[in-house]
Amino acid sequence: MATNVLVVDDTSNVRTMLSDFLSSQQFTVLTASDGREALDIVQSDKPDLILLDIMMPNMDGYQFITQLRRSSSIPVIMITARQQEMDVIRGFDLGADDYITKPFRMKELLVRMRAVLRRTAAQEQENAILSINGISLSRSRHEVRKGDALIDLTPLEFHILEMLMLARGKVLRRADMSMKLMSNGYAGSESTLKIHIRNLRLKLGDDLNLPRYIETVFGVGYRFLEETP
Amino acid sequence: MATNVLVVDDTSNVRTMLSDFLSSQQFTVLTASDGREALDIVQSDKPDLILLDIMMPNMDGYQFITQLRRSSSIPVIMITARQQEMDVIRGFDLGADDYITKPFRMKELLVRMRAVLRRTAAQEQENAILSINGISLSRSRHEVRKGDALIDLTPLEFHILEMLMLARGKVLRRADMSMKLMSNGYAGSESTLKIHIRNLRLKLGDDLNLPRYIETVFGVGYRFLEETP
DNA sequence: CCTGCAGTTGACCAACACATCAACACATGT
DNA sequence: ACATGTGTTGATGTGTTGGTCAACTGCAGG
Repeated sequence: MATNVLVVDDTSNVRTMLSDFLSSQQFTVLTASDGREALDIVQSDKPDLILLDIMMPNMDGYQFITQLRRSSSIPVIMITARQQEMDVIRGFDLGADDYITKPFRMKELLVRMRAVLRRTAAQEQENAILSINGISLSRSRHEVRKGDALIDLTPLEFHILEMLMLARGKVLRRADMSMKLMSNGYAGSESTLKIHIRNLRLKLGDDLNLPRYIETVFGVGYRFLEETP
Repeated sequence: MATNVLVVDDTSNVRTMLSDFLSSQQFTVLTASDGREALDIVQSDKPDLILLDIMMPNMDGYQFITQLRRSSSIPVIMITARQQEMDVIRGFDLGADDYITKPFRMKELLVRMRAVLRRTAAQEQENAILSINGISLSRSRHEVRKGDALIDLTPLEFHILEMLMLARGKVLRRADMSMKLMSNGYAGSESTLKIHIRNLRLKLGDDLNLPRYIETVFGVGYRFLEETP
């Protein structure tokens, strides 16, 4: 399947130029002229990569990245003018993956896009199927198994388990988990979290006093166990 | 402490130019004129970042990265001529972190160096494990081990031990520790501190008269020992 | 319309961590 | 030896945290 690229720039000249070139390179191109529009497109089309002009009216590039990163880890390459170069650091802080200065050679853009896509693809590959301690979670099939037996989870339960397993034995603080759930459209209050952890333990067949999967770390949060002692 | 940068290039002109510039930017600079020499320096000096010219006699940049990655994850920024640009992909495959094409602006080099250092620093932070004298404390896992054995600590005990280990052998005044605990929501009176220090010593299996871990500095406070005398 | 499920919430209880005190033992520096 | 700082101990009270439950909402399918 073709790679989807979202081009975000306020000048239509740049949009069409990039669009033409990238199309000729077998990319599927979407365009947006400001941050708000871009966020909508991200929601509906889930592009694989975003090319983002930092200087924009309405919502500028920094605000856009901040918003984007609340709910998505789609890679971003910033496009900047030369005098802004030092501001790029701020973009990196907010979660951009690379940058390129105008005017740039198309060859260089391509190389950087491929490098970024390679990096994130490698990451996704790594986490396509999380299998820890007898529990396996397939992200693409949205499916959880204990050994061979299929375990039926609600969307929220799945989401929480995914967070825990992605962390691979690291402790997740309750507050962080709440934040993440909220950014995904759930209420995410701590009492809600408690209930769903309980349901997960029930469905996974876990024992509170001697947990094999989800362990409580008092005063901190939860962790998915990697080893059974 | 200053950041160590290793510059690998076969032309002495480039080496001195980069060296001068980076020194002026508060980096400590090491140089090598070919891959073999560079590997030796990596061994002995463990630089924080490597600037690598791809075109070199003897051992070229690709071979160098391949060798390097067998034993180290030090970040690498490749330096290439424009015609080689497409080959950069190969460099990324072998484990390089970024690249820049000659001729480049010093500003851009700086930005990319900072970005790469930031990325790897973030990673290290994530897996930060304080390991001193047989005791290892993992912040992300919220876990303390003595050798392999897991040691169960309460949140406050964990916090105090973290403070001591972060200080790495420096003495912490009782008053300072109290302050810090208070700012973190604990009562933190000095008499309470004593109790928790005692509990820590118990759990770590420490001997008061011949402490291996937490030493009392009379009239001042406590220190975590780095070596056992 | 009813049913059932997902998500949410607040109340309740149990387990736990923390603070504090008192009384004494011990160690340290002058 | 003395004064003072530090460690040990147990008992006790308190506040916090986490688990459980039951009840409510909102929504989708039959």
